[in-house]
Amino acid sequence: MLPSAPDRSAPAAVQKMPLGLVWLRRDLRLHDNAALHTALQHCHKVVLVFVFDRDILDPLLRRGLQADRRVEFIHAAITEMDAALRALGSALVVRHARAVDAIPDLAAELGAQAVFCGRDDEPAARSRDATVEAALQRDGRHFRTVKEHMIFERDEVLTGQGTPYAVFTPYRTAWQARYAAQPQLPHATRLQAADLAALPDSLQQPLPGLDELGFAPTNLRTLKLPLGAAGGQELVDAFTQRIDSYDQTRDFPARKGPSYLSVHLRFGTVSIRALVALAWARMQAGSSGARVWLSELVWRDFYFQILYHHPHVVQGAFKPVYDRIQWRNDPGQFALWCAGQTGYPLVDAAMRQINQTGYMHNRLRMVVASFLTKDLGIDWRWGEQYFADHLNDFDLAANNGGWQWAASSGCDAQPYFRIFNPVAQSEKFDPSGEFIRRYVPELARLSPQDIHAPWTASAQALRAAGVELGKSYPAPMVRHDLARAETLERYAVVKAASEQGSART
DNA sequence: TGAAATGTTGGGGCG
DNA sequence: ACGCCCCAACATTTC
Repeated sequence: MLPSAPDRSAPAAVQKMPLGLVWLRRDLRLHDNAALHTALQHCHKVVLVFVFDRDILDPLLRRGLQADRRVEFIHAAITEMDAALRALGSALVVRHARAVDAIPDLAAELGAQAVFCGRDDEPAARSRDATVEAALQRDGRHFRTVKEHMIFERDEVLTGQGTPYAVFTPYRTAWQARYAAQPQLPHATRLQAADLAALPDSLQQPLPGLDELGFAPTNLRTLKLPLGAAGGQELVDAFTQRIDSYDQTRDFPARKGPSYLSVHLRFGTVSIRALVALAWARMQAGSSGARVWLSELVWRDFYFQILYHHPHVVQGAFKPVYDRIQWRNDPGQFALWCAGQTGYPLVDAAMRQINQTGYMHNRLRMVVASFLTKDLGIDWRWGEQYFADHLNDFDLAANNGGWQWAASSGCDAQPYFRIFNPVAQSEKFDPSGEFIRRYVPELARLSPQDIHAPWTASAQALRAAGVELGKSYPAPMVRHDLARAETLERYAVVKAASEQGSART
């Protein structure tokens, strides 16, 4: 029997297994890697494997999405890890196959007694892992998942009644209390050559290229996004210089306020434990920027545990009454939103940012989500899917939570009558129009007064700026005041149902 | 992590 | 001087 938390340097009372397989998924780094750390506690030697899972990638290819920045990001990260392992005399084993087949097969081929990996609570991942576990157990091998990419998961933060939180603020209070008592510190494990099993020649293959995986190159490299764990550390170092002013700068998309670490958190090229430790220490020192940024990291855990406890949010509204809403769902309007051709400059700038870079500023995610659901009356799931396909940092739990928040259908969502005014948001958060000019160059010569709502500019100002509404830039596709009124009517079914509900009780 | 509608107040123009 | 009106400016309510 395995002790629950043996120290690697503790007296060797533990019977270690000869060989463990470490299956990397969304923890693409060698330092502070919980699965690797745990494997080394229980095994004399380890082998590390990454699978380009056909169950994930083939559907992308079938849908024509062969240029995917995330596949390229992953490829860069594992290339970096492979180089580090080769420097230690080994290599990363990489498979392009169905993970449910590849992992049990590889464990058998190597004769590994156990497979270790970071826990993933997305429904599809749980189902995949259950299949892998069953196959391994048939062969008499162990399968062990460990908490990896969260600080507190599942039932680790509960209310006094023992139920999961559904409101963020009390959740955060409880989360912080638990962290103060039990800080989840980085693992100090350093992988050494002696930890790595010798690989048979058949497994020392060079990494497959992107093209061999069926994917086309993207513009990822030209974006100068720092890649891999080294790139993640570079961003952490840079953000450490800005974190104290995060609360002052984060809402302005033209400014370098955010950490830009979301994609690195998605793929584990940075450690959440290290980031929280950084934020916590700075918060203790009185940094309001660090306090607000820590909140964002807590949101991440919050939505992970919402998905774990309420997996139905993947299909429908967290609050089922919101599934009664009759959406307009006009495909032509959806296409204009996707293309950044709505005629609302800030919305269009934001959509062009995601299309060109795979990133969108968080404030703008709220703006475009509000516009899609509450100005166009389009089902939030259409927007959720578009983000899933295009965001480098796409994460099911956070993306679903964010969209349901915007659509007002989620736990702790904004009330349904809270409707962003896309012009007011623009004037407030991009006052000079600097961000708009960056992504909507056809409006670049408009003044800060005119750029947020070009249709209100004088004919002379438009002519002077070289803007011809309806030609060089679209007229607004809907009138916000009318759309707002329609949305209040559309959401009235929710109000009626909840009033009926409260009347009954 | 709103915005619009409605209500209130107070200063200034003006007869 | 005074009352009246207008309307910012701010506060409150409503969606």
